[in-house]
Amino acid sequence: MQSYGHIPEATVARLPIYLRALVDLASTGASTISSEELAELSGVNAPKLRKDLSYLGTYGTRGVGYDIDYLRFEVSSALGLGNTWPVVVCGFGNLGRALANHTGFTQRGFPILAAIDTDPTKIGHTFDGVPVHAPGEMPAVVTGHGIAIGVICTPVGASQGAADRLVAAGVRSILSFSPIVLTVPDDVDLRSVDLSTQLQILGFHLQESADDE
Amino acid sequence: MQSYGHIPEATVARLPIYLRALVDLASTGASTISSEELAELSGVNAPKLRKDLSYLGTYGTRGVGYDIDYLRFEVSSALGLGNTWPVVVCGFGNLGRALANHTGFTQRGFPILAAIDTDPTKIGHTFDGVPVHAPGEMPAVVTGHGIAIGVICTPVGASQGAADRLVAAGVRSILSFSPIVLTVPDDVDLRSVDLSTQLQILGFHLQESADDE
DNA sequence: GAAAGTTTGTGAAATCGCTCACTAACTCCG
DNA sequence: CGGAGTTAGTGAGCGATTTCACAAACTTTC
Repeated sequence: MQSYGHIPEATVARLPIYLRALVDLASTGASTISSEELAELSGVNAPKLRKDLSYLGTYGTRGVGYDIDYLRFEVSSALGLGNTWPVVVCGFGNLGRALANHTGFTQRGFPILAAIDTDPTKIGHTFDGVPVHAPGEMPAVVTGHGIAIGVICTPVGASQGAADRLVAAGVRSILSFSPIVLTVPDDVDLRSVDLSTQLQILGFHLQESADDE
Repeated sequence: MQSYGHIPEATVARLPIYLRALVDLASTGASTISSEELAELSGVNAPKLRKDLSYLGTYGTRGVGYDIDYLRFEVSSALGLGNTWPVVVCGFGNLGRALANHTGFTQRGFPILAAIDTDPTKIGHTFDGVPVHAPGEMPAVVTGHGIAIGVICTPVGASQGAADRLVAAGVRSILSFSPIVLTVPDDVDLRSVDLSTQLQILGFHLQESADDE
């Protein structure tokens, strides 16, 4: 397999954006694209795009641009797509079900194969094709489905417990929607998305502009 | 009102985390806390916490630490909480309803006062206390409720249209859950949270560690 | 009241990420 | 085939962010 030198985190975070633009472009039938145009579609400037892609390798042709299919394949490979990483959702409330309903995850190699919830009326049933298990079944679920990623959508009070059970069952990649800071071992890759934090950042800027008047 | 010098964006993004830790601490009855402990609770190191807080002012006492209630008030003020910023949700599917159900937003000063959806069976009805309107009513909804923030939860194909309608109606702060790059005027503050991007970043690191073996 | 211990605030250095200008390499046209 | 035009790759400079060490200011102890 192709091996990359160190790719900056900031670049990694933008690769999915480039990839989506490339997939859209491929469906229009275009065959090549310049860094200028791809940058425009991705909401970044052209030198940044070129620098980002240069971390992956030399895939463009000067005077021409990038071959869309080729670049798509390379970005996709860099991101490790083509692999499939099964996902378990912890907490099958509104948000958990919204994720399960979202077909895009499976398409991108992140099938949601199981859910964990404490609600006895849900356990043992299947919603949107996702079977719901009790928290105690976590180890069996992880082993049985080869789960690589856990997503935490529980109420805030249950989120640390869910993280602990994921870690104990061997999951090393966690995406949390909990608003609290979760404690996990160093070798666990934890990403956190807090929706009210995002609103509060918008609120900060709103206040700033209000102060200027 | 207190006016701050320029606060770095990276610091602003962490203030909500500190605030939540402070609110939790206050409910335990503690009165002061050291930067070391607050940093631990917030998942950052102590010097970074102190530097962040120093942008807001000098609120600690050397040899003692920070007064929890006082610091909470100051961080809250810096973030512009105490103000209320009404929110409209565009697209009232699974994700939109998950947000509407989430009581934490109203508590933090971001009440969801209205939703916009194209589904005729939803328009005119109220779900979880949120009335659903047709897209054409956007200007009246924004003006009538004094909407400050729009949240986009529509299917991907409708997200740019929703952004355009928000902007046309005068909304200048947008939080998007759409996976595509939205185009808005420069004076609009747009934050974007793409859930599958987060999974793809986890996937990248999973592949990296798999390659090492 | 002085010395020892604790903890904040902050300048300086190091790191990281972004921008820009320019070279290298390709295509197109006559 | 040569010159004009286009576009990727990249080193150097710049700005933002993080880290670190230490002085300043407080409390506690004797």
